[in-house]
Amino acid sequence: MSEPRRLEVLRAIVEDYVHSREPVGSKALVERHRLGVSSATIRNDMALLEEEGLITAPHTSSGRIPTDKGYRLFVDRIAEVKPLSAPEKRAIRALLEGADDLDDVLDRTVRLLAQLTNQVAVVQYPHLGTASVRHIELVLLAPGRALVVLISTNGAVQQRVVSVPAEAQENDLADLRQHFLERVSGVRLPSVPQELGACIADLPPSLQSLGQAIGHSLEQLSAANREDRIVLAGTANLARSTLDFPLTIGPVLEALEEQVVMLRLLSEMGQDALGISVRIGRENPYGGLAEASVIATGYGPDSLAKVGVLGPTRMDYPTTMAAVRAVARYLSRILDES
Amino acid sequence: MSEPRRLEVLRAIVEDYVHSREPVGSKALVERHRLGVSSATIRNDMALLEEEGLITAPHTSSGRIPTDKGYRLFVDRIAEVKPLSAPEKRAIRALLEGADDLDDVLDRTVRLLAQLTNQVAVVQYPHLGTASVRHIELVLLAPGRALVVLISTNGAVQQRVVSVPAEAQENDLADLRQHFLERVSGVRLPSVPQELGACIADLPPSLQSLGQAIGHSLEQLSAANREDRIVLAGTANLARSTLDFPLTIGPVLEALEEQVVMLRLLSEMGQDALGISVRIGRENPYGGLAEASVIATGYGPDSLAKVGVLGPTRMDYPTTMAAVRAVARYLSRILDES
DNA sequence: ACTTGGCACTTAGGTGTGTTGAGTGCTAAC
DNA sequence: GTTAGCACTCAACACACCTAAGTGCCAAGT
Repeated sequence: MSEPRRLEVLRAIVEDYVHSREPVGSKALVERHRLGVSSATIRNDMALLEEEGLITAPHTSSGRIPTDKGYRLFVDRIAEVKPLSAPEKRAIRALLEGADDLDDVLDRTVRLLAQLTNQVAVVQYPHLGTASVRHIELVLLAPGRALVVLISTNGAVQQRVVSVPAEAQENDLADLRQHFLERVSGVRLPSVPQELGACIADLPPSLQSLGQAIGHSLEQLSAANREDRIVLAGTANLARSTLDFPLTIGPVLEALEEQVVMLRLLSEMGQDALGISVRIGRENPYGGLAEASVIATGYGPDSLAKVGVLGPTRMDYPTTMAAVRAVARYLSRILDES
Repeated sequence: MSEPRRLEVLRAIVEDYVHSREPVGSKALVERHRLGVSSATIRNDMALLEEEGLITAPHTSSGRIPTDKGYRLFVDRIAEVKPLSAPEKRAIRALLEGADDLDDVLDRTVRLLAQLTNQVAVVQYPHLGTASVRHIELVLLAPGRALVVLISTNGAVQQRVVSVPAEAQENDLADLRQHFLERVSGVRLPSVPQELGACIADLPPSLQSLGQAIGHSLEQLSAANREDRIVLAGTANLARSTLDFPLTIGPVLEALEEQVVMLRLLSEMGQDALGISVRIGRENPYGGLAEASVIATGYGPDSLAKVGVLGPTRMDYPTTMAAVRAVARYLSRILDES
């Protein structure tokens, strides 16, 4: 029972099943793949593979389909990531380079990835944790209402409208801005709250209550994890993928919509050697995704934020992984440039 | 063949069918509703209703189901919008009042509406067309790279990073800001480009090229229709609704994802007397929504932006319409306050 | 001029019975 | 360790049959 051939058989089963969506039998296998042996031999190998829990038969005497464990072995030891075709690469570049905004870049990225893989694509907003304060702007919108804007080094702009004492004037805000700016300019976002604490105490009494209000919202803005947001595309692909399994589409949609679930999922996904991380079927912590696989990888500085796709366990791992990796690379590059 | 009773029969059919999801027959009708007549009489009425195209039989000798036209008559002439229960109203208020950001308000709104109706909820960003310029901010991020921020009276903040001549200094930007601000402060957003045109010509030669770059991006920002975006929630409800019709979920998801389609749909929906507008089944211009209904209404100043829900034609129109109306009202109120 | 009971007719859907075909497991020979 | 052969299993399909729900229509009743 030669070990390499057994792996070869597993590969063949995975590939055929992904392609045909139907359990694959020994005879069909020897016909489609040039394994140099007869169907009986394959049957023996398949029995072994089944014993190891790598494949399973939906019912006695039908073809076999890979188990989660089988897919796992496939992606870990057998599959090779297929590079994308040149036209595909060109398309990615062209599309992403046309974007202007950070929002726009991310939006284009997910759409692209969804179309490329025919699956649901997900991208997480880049982390701000490593960014620092570039600028603060305070604007009096109306008596008692001010706009606080925080601009960070990575180009992200966050704003919030805040209630202030009615007697606050434009020049009070200007003073305050100057005061705060001297203290926190260049400070890493996570450290902003501590810096501000001392800073507010230094204020003259007349500015105390105004400073409290503004300072509080600045703290919120610097903590407001914009990275706690994800963008989706290609949910319609789910309908096609799960035509035969209409039962499971509901929970999957729920998971996708509950950003918390997706965020936890993405953040829990470590990175393997290649930088691409795969969760297959029940490896997913969330029950609704028991029949789904997630392929994700980091991007941007430190590869902290994630980009990836979600699809049925029965998916074309090699090309999907290639697409995710390629898109993540281009995305990182675009973000570096700006 | 008394006319009022026929309408009563139609109402009963619609209500039963929405409730049971199964074709409803004459006998079941007289049992569940206290119409004072026998099933044979109902059968005669049903034959009439069918002749008028208001109901139809899936196959010979089965119960009847309403047609699009039947639903249309139902919502136009029969149904009465049910007011929400007091606890529901309280929940809406509580949830919406906790929001801080415009984004946050809209996000909470769709989620709320989706949960309330058990359908897919949609909200369009409020129009900026009627807003005017409150403030302009220019920040030099790095040599050759500046951030342009445009703040409008309704509290919306838009920003963009733009390339500028490398020799531009902070104080150049400050001058420019002052110059532009004097000219366009208080100007309606759609008029900004014209004002800027003249304004740039006035600049001293040294600021010309910088002014061009900044002015151009300001024009873009003022034209960037943020209202061309929609927010979704509750797509998972689609899966439940269409359990029996798994065929049609794909096109619906596609439509939802193609913001262009949804935007056209929403903008084409006029307002009837009550301010709530309903599109039933094939009344929808987009083919993928042939078995879906959309209920929408305007909100905010001038009721230009839309909020609504999308579900199967077989939906509970009275309560859904009530929910949409209530949410739109609270939403308008919240936006007024800020 | 409606309404109603009665009756013949239609049909989706459930159930029972073969039949077929793909596929397996096992054994004995190579 | 491989292969041919063979008995066995079981989903899927087809066919026949029956039932329940529902209709359309007619003739009689109010």
